[in-house]
Amino acid sequence: MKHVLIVEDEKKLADVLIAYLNQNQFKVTHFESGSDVVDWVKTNQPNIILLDLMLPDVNGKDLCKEIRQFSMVPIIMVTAMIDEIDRLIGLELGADDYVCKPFSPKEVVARVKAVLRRSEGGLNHGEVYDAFEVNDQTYTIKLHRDRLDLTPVEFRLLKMFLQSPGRVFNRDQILNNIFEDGRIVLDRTVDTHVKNLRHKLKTASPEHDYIRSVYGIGYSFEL
Amino acid sequence: MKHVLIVEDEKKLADVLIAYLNQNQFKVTHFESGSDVVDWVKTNQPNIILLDLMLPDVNGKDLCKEIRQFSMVPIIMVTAMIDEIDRLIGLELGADDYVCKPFSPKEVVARVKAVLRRSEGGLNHGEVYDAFEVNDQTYTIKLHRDRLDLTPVEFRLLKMFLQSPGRVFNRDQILNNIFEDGRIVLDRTVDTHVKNLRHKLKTASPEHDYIRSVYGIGYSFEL
DNA sequence: GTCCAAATTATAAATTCATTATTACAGTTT
DNA sequence: AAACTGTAATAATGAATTTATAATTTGGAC
Repeated sequence: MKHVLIVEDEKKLADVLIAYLNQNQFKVTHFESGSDVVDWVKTNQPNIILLDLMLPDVNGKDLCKEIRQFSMVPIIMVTAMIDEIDRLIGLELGADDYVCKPFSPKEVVARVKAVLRRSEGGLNHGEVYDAFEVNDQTYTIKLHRDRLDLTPVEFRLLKMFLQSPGRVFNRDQILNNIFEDGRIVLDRTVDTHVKNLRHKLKTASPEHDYIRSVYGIGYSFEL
Repeated sequence: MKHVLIVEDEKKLADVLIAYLNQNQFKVTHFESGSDVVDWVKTNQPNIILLDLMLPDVNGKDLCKEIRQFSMVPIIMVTAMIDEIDRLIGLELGADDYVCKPFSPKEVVARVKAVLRRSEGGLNHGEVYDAFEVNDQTYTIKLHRDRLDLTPVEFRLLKMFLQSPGRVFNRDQILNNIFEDGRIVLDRTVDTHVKNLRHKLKTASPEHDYIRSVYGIGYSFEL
């Protein structure tokens, strides 16, 4: 569960935010002033900080800078009606985003999620289907974390299967899916590629029989 | 020199931005529609993208998502007077910031700089990737503290690989990355440079096989 | 149900085709 | 001159397809 630290002196505002964040499965800690924040962050390491620029005791910008001295934790600035320059300075300080008051709590929650997603670098280079993981960037497919060593044709074949598990493809459909250009090859070619793919799948996962032959029609992939 | 891609159909607006960015030492490429953007980004890898949400042909949001499938390149959404929901969706899509029209070019330049600083400030302090250390000042790369004696082409090639370990580049992409100018050379040239680089890497670290040939596609670098 | 023939699929080996590695050399640049 | 880059030619490797043969499935006849 992600942990959000809110540093905000307006109690009402903070309470609304806390309610919304809690409803979105965030754990929230709230400070009404900035004095103890640095120490707390050092020991508790929240996943993200919502930081009000206008605090009673310390200056929000300085606090942001100070936190940046020792942590890359994402920080979203919360601030009342600032002019353009201030916005930019906020970002120059090393903040990751900002929201202006008045804001809707929904907006803030969305920003928090967006910044978290960004900072986690959770980049989806492909898709996950059950135990399979297709990565177009690296041209690899993993089965249970092990990389299958596939040829280009096998890669495209398996990817096609994974995208439509359970569907029965006839050989023409398979060939059309695998070759962008409309080259013509024999049906037996499909059999051979299926055989080779089966072999590689079996060595990676001996107990499982993924590719089903459908007599008179073609093949289907059963996850 | 940082390379900015602008995807914007209002030509006047784009021209102003281009002028400002050029004045700030940015290299700029401009697309007036979204249709060819994805392919271009794949081969040219800009440092940041300014993306208009309202394009004549494709939907800006979809384009953003599509780019996020294969690249972490920072994206700033540019958009006319959107309501709150649209903003949020923009960020949920994986965009890094947004600006609303009408905007001042100065603001945009500042945002670009801020986002670039942010996205670079992340993990790789300076330019250390695993056992490799890239120094742009001296045009050298160290492996395990030993300086590799690389030619300019080899330097850019290795740097490109290091910036996207695991990613499979085809030969066009490699050539576009290595030569800023659009000169055209043969695919076989890539093979030769890869061979030479492999040799130098091997003499520096005999046990390790860094560059993987991906049959039918190209090469990738495995740290 | 069992048996058989026809149709279909599986497999392995052989062949063709495509891609990559390597070498040598020529044109440039420094 | 020495180093770098690009090209061309050739060798080596790897993949795709075809071919040939064996194994399996199916449906009908008994």
